[in-house]
Amino acid sequence: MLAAERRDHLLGLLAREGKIVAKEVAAELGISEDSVRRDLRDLAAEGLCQRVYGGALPASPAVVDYDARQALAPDGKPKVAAVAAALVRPGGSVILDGGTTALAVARALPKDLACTVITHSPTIASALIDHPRAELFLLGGRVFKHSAVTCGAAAVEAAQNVTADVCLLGVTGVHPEAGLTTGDVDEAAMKRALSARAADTYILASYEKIGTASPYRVLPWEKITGLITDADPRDPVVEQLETLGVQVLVAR
Amino acid sequence: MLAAERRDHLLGLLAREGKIVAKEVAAELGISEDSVRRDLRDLAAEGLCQRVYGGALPASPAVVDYDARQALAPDGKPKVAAVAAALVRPGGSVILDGGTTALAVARALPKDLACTVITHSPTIASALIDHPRAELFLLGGRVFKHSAVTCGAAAVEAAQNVTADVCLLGVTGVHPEAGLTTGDVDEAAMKRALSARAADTYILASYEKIGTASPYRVLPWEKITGLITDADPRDPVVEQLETLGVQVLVAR
DNA sequence: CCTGTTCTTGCACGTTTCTGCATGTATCTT
DNA sequence: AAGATACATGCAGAAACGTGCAAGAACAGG
Repeated sequence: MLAAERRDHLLGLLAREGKIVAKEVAAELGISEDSVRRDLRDLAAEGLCQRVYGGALPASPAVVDYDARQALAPDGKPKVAAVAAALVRPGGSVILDGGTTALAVARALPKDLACTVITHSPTIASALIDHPRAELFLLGGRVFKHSAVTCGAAAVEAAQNVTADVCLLGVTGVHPEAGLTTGDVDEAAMKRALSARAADTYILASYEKIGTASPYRVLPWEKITGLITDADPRDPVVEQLETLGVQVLVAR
Repeated sequence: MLAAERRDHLLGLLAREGKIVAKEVAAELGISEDSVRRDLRDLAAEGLCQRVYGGALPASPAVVDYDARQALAPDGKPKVAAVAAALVRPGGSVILDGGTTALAVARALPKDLACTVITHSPTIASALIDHPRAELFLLGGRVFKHSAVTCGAAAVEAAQNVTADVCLLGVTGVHPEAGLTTGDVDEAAMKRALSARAADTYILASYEKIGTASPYRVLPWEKITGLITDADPRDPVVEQLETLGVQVLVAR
């Protein structure tokens, strides 16, 4: 393995999983921990990661990615995204919603994963252009500027022609009584249409969404397979959801 | 083994496997490591690969494509784009093709212009998200990665449902005899479908496209309204096009 | 066909870089 | 506070590197 290749591997790992544990990587690649530590030190010197005891974390969003700064949960989203990305099997298909969390999922997909990604977000489509083995299908329609996705009748109609193994939906509110909610009525309808085209539907909800509600209902609890979140599993809202029969995947 | 042949082999290897280990290639081809290293050094000097200790890695595609394309038309595209953008009237509608020139047109549209933009490029859709008064319609379909646009049957079908005042098409070749050409057969069909949905069709062609031809015919001259280029108006190819009845808009 | 030139290639040599280990220090956990 | 773990540093062997050089091939001109 080339030294530079190893370095790329580390950066990829950092982007996909949001963290690096020196010991694990050393064992995985069959090299000494010293080399890993040296690489991390160099990467940190270039501002490409943040060195911490035991490994490394992504460099502060302000430095590395301006867009990521707008994220409400600076390190929750990559974790949620990593868990969600793991639900996409090689050769499988996924319907990917729009939004920053879904974008994180797109970035967390391994570069060489062979899969089919169906999305109504031009942003996500752009982000996946450089995944050579990913088949990409974009659902057309009127672009709803607030969240940069296609919505409306044409988009819903386009969604009727696709099918996938799993649907990953972002929402703005996750509340035991209000259910899964979002801020726009057309967007809610679009999410319902997407969910209906997949065998399983998982909700992506970083911790700050838990316990909040937005105006428009997306789906009732029965229609979803699970919830992926980085909230504390002992959070009262999360426990309440589990009593409702919602499968909760906790990202750590 | 010829030197040029060896060079091609290296580039192929780089594309297929994502890396080159000098020692391995030398053993495989039965030549000295020195020769491999020399080749890699030359390739790196041309920006075709990134030299690293032990071998080489692909030059980042973003760097290669972006630089290569920018190198082709250092400042012609913005000029062409400005002329093209002026064809979009307030309240009017435009079908915008994909590609770097069309992207330049999107960027050249005034921020507060009220118009309808129909496109099959997620990149262009993303670029227009921040135009508050522009209605944006995205044509869905299978994403053709090479040029980052939707193509194929679904995309052509989606195009049947829209109409616009003007269609702005990019091509890779503009030749008096070969006509307007591009490098992919599906892309050519998509461009035809787009052109058919607009009252007027203009071709965007920075000067380096003039006089060249690609494998697939897009449209015959009769179907287009005009050609927008930054080539010299006294260029023999341009003059020949004018005798064919093509309206040439020269960007200065 | 011969000859001089240019280019390529492999080898030798000294230099640089990488890597794992050993050592002593810092930091975390219990 | 003590043990465990992670860390930085120095060191030595190994590997990769660049450069100069000479042998050989390809080529142009006479």
